[in-house]
Amino acid sequence: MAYDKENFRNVTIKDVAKRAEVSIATVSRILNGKDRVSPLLAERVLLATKELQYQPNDVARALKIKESRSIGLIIPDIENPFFPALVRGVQDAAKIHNYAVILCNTDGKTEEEKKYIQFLYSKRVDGIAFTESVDNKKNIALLDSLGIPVVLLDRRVEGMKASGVSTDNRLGAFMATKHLIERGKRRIAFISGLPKLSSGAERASGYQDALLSYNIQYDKKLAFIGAFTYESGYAAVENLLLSRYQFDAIFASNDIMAIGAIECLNQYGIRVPEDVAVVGFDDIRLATWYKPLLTTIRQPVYEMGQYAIKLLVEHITGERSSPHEKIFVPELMIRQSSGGLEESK
Amino acid sequence: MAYDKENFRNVTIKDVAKRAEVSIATVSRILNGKDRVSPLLAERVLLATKELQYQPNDVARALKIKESRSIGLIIPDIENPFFPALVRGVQDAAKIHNYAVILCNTDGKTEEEKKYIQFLYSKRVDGIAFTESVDNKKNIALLDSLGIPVVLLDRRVEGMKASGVSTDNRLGAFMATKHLIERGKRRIAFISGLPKLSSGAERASGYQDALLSYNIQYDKKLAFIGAFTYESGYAAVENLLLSRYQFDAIFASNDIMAIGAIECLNQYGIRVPEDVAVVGFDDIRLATWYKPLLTTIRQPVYEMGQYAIKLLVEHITGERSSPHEKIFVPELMIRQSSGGLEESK
DNA sequence: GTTATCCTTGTAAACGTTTACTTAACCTTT
DNA sequence: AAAGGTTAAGTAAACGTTTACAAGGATAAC
Repeated sequence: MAYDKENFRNVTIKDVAKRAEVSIATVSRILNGKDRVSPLLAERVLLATKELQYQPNDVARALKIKESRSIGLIIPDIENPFFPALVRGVQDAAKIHNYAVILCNTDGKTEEEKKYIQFLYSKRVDGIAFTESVDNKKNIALLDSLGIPVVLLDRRVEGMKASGVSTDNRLGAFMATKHLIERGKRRIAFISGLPKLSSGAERASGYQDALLSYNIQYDKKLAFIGAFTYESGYAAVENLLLSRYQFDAIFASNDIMAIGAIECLNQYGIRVPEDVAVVGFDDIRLATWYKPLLTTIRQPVYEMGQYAIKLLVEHITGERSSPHEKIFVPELMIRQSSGGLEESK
Repeated sequence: MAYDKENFRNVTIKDVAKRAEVSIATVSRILNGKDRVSPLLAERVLLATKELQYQPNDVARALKIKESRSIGLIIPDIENPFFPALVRGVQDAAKIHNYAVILCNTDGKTEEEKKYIQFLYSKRVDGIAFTESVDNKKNIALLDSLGIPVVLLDRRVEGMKASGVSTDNRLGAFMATKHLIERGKRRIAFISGLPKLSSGAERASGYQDALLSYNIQYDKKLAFIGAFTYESGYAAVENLLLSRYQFDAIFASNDIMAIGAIECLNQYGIRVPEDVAVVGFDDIRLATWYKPLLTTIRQPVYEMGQYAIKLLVEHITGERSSPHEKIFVPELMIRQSSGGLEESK
């Protein structure tokens, strides 16, 4: 057998104690550096750990001190270009605090979320960072009932006891729409995200606010419900085109839908930005590689991930007791798809 | 305090035992379903677990049975577009077998790799899936010495005792180069990946093999050393252009470098594919969103991730004892950047 | 009706730590 | 020099499971 467990007898704190001729309590104390301990013994113990190549067993430790030093990260799908930066932010921050992060992809399915929550609870993670899907209440309640610290990513839930980090979606959508209006557009189509998600709903209202403040009538026929996917962006535009309803711009609730939209426009021989200006949301990396370069609203995704863990750790340690809502401010990235920086008409 | 541990007294197997009026051994047996047990007690116990909302403590279990049901996944960077699909494949496969996956980003730094290996060992993961960076020998040896089952992703290391999964890089590079040759190209520049990586080296030799088999002289001046990054692709082409050396095609060792290369060509007013044909490697999602659509060599990245875990689990369970090398076969995806499907000159 | 066999359940030890409590040695202080 | 105080080290219990072993009851065999 290639990996014969017998060959690799785990060296435990007992072995170290024996070799250094002290008690296991002393070894533990020296290794954790909490209590005072004589330098002489410390040296002997440290030597023994080197000689035996002792590596503490974190699972025993976790059992005893009821702290696994691991956190769960629940997201819909790492293959969605929005998430890698978020995950990286989470992981980098976790590393600093010495937490392991357990990654879970749910595809936005409530049932999967529930399974993973229970799974993570079995593993006794110290906290969970959660980018939730649609049907919020139930799983949030579950989390509450388990008493695990939670921070919500990119979502907001009414009356939730947990902390959250997000971007000001409403403001972002407002900025995007305003940008289009200022470039002379008046018939601005809107592709929403999942309206059940706070991010989706907020972006929709930002869009409407902007129209309102420029005295442009909100037109239902220009509003489409998307699902944050390429396909839904494409489909929305196709429907719009088929309806033969006039429009001169599109604001899509995320970049992938914006790209789907542009692809569809191109397919029908409509030029971006000459015929129709397009703005997205998120500023994923692809936005600067896609042609035309995508004008979009930047969310500081990496920082959001980092901040989420900062918050989570504060809750875990008890340093912070009451929930906190961190809202990042979005930034308009003007690029080609909205006509770039040149003057309008 | 928001998360008062006292309020959420963990219910243990003892509580269940008491409630069901049986011994803890019986509870354990019923829950694990190994030994025979009377239906009557089973029912009582199951009822008690429901009533108390008992969730087994996996860390205690892990300590006892020396099996944490978690695996480590070490990659350079989840933000590199190559990895999300791989990670997803790994995670989906792990889910099936009920393993938690702990994600680690090393940025390809040997030192970070080492730290994470030790970290994961402390957590007593049951196995590690490892996409290694440059300086292989040392960390591989470390893994060997720890006796943890390992499977190597997308890399091959001589004389390694671990299993590995990869794509036939040499064949892929051969196919890419051949494709360009068959489209009439003769002066094909090559941007390598990190030559210290097996994938880098193998692609280089595939390129050379193809030239050879078409009797085209290998020309050092057309070969550039890249680092699998956008910037290195861009820089390579810029150098090539500055050298004023003639070329009519580029084969880049991955898609991001190919895109960097095309961006640079565009910057200098050179059209792709009209003036220069470009082929990449990997077939990341971006390859079909980028303009021009990127001709590339597809690696079945998701499947590779899945297969790696399949292998890893087999090693963990002892089902498979000797290392196995799984090599996927690449596929040529003909798109616009090489001139598409139209006949060549 | 006694003995043997089987099967279900219980008792208790173990996994590798941390830590409350005890002990003993060494300082102070008077 | 005795009493008290401080400190470093050791002993043993505990964290929540699994499981070897023991025990007892029922069934089968004679």
